[in-house]
Amino acid sequence: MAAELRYNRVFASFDSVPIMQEQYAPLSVEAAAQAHWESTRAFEVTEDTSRPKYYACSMLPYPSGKLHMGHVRNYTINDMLARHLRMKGFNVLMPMGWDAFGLPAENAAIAYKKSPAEWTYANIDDMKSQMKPLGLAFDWSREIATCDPDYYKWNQWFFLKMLENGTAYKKTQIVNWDPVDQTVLANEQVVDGRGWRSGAIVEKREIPGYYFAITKYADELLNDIDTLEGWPDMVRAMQRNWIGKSEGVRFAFNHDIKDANGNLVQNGKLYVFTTRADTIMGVTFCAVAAEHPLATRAAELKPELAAFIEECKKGGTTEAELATQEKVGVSTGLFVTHPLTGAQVEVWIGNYVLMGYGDGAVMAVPAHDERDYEFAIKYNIPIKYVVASPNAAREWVQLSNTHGWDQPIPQNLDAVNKLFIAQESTAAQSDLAGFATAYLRNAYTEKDGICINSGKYDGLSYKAAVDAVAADLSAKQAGEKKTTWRLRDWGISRQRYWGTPIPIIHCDCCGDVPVPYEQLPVVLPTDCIPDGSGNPLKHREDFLNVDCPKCGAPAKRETDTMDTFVDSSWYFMRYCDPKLSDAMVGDGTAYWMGTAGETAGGMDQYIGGIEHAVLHLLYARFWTKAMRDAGLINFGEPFKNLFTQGMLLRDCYYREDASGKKRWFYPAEVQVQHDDKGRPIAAIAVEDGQPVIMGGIEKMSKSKNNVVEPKDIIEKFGADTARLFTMFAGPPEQSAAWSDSGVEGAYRYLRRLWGYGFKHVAAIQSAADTLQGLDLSKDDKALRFEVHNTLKQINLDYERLQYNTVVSGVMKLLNALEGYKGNNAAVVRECFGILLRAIYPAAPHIAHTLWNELNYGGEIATAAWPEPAADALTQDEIKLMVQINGKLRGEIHVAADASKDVIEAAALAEEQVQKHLAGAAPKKVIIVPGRLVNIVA
RNA sequence: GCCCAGGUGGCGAAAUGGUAGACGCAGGGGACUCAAAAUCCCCCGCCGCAAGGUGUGUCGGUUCGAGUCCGACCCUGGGCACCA
Repeated sequence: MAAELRYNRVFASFDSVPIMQEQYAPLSVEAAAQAHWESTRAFEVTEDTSRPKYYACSMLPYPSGKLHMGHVRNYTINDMLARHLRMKGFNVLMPMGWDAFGLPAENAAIAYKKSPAEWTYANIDDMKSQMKPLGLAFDWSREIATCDPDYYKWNQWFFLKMLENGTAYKKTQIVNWDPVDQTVLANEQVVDGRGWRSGAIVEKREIPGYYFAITKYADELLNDIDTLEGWPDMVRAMQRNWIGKSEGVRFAFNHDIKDANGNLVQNGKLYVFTTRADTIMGVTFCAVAAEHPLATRAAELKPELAAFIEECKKGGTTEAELATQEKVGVSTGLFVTHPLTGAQVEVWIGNYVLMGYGDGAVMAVPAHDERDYEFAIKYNIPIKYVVASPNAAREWVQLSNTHGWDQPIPQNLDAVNKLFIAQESTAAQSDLAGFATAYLRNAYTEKDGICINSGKYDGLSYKAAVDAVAADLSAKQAGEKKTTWRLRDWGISRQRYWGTPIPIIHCDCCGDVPVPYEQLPVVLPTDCIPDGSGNPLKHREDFLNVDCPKCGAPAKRETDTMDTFVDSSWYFMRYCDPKLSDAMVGDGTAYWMGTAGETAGGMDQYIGGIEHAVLHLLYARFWTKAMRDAGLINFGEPFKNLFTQGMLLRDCYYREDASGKKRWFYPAEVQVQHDDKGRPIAAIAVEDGQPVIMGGIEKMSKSKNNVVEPKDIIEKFGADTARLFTMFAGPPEQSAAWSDSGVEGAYRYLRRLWGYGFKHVAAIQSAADTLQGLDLSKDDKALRFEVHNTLKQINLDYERLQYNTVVSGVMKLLNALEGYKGNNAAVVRECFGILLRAIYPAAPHIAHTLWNELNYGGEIATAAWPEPAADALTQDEIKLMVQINGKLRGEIHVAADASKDVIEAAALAEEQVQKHLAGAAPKKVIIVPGRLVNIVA
């Protein structure tokens, strides 16, 4: 609030301050520029088919009320992109909105006794007022808040559409239930098995809920990842892993194991899933999860197993401890029948088999699976090699020919031993031992081998063997090919108040009845104040009670609300049609995201954090495909290009007391001591001079007292400095460290820029706008070459979103201008004009103001983007580096159009070259045009 | 364990197979000032008095030439994970 007040004061008085004064006054400069943009509605855009469109959007923030320095960095990336492309002639949409539903508002309600609606809207106002002084070129006329009924109406509408076509459905789900607070908990609200608020032990409850059948789209979601060439490889890989397609064979081992009642356990079939059906002849045991019915039965028969089973269940299901956890197991003493060989196969209980995946049982082939191998070695279970690597096969043929072994490759070390004893020559024995060491002492898990020791499958490759085995199992009705997915359907019911109401009415006669479309939206009452005792909608009679749309009898509304990931799955389309009242999306979405013209459809550039690499981005992709299939849009992927920006970090310092509790110091409370090389070696607290621990560079967080408030930076240095620093701090896709002196450096640069403009105001204002007919001096040409050459690099860096080097580039431009020895005002005018436009996307306020004050004419916001001029880049004389054998030895200056012979002669005549060659004749001379000469001696 | 990034001065970093360290920060020296701040100028990878040598995680390779390409390895960060 204080920032806003101060801001308004400056804003109100800006026109009484002379703008072009000697001192750079960022606050008045920025307030005036922002007022100008606001009054001219400079950033509001419409669908304009006369220009190419570009849709650039940042992931919408949660309105916590606190604007972060990280936000500043993220949105500045977006802003630089948008402002640059506007000047390049694009019609650019850059919107902003609020991810306004969700749990934090309910927690705040409990803490402050305020309704989530009041809290949320106040936060939105607050955050927006903190964002405005940054001068981001958002089209605020398209702002949306997901808690607005005009928005979530369409969540409900599309939910009903999906219900109609079967993409949404209802089933029971298992949830975390807090018996004290009588409420459902999200996973992150469960701490060590207890409710975060009540501390009560959390129970698992089965309750009904709605699901989206994202798995119907699993194949398409997976395959289309290949088309997302504008996405980081890492994100694409994470999505592939998450979807987790696994093609294999599911089949059964028959058995006659009966339960306590004398019924066959699972009808006498132990089902397993395998991606390596080609190794089925190498099965030497089966392993089942501790929770598997066969394990349960075994424990009844052999009570001593129960302890082990309990031990397995206790072990964590995730986390690093499992990585080091040893594979352990016990034999059940039970046997099942191999479906192809008829052999009896022993069943073990293994801690590495998960009940939650597949059938909770695996066929174990130690020779070709790492985990099975480790397990078999530990428990002395037989190992049988049934796949030979190409190397093994080749080598075996070779050795067999040499030593006359008329045998297939041994299936294990026992077989090798037998053959070893039969050998007469020590050479043969040694070769045999070598072969065993190379190929039979590890699991061979590659799929590039051929089957051996496998009867009729011998000689088949992976794919052929899998097909053959699947066919045989199928013929015996024992199994078939199957594809399994890690991806599960998306459960969207939340037993929460602050979300989109699920538009369903429960009638005693008619069951679950969808709310008729014409009754949408089902409006969420905004005056509830959750108290932690469950969903307050359950007590809102005016919300609950409704007549059944089918039979008219009294009925009850569904009180569950939708997952907030629903809100964020399509908001970016709503920005395109923000005011549309009779449809979810329309012409705006078709224009900004559609497949008009040559493009494939989707937003042109999406910008956000890597933390959303999987869920949000996958849900949005799914939702887009569902909307396409409902005929609402004509594209199947929402985001053509994805940019994941890095976090902003800062040093942190702490001290630990005796109980291990950390006290975090603000960086301002700490003095860092450096060694004579400038390396930080220790830190002390200012208050007592005693040492504190340097906690390294961490994500800015309130708990670590290392947060920087944008408001403070803006008040002290202005938004342009904040923007410039966050861009300069490092590559935008990587995390960057906050540096107080770095910020001052950025501020220093802007002051110099301003000072240069002030010093040359008269000259530039009155200088000619063209260099035509002017006789340029050597200094003029040198400056122009430097400026246009740097501009070339800057333009490339803009294209690849490498904004940190864009800032380096504009710094170089000012260095060049300040070093200019000539006195040609027209050249200065040209070069400074390039600088202003090049820096405008990063520091728009100062660039806008100087552009106006120096009479460049028109709006810098819509000025043409500068391109390097060919005449400025042509030089009379060029410098070439001279190398001998790749080592730098000297340099020569030659005419720009010098022939190869001239260059070679000049290079060989160079003093240092003469010295190093010492009269020897060069073997070869390589000339890289415009770069260097390399003499091979 | 698997996947993906990354490893370059005191620090943040730059380098489109072609002058490694641009640009900035910190540091040192100087100018201006009564002084300070601000500003400006100069120096600044390492070893060496110098000539010169050496240097982009390690080892090899390709190339006239490698921070950049290839192979193996080490380390750091992130993600996924007993996924059969």
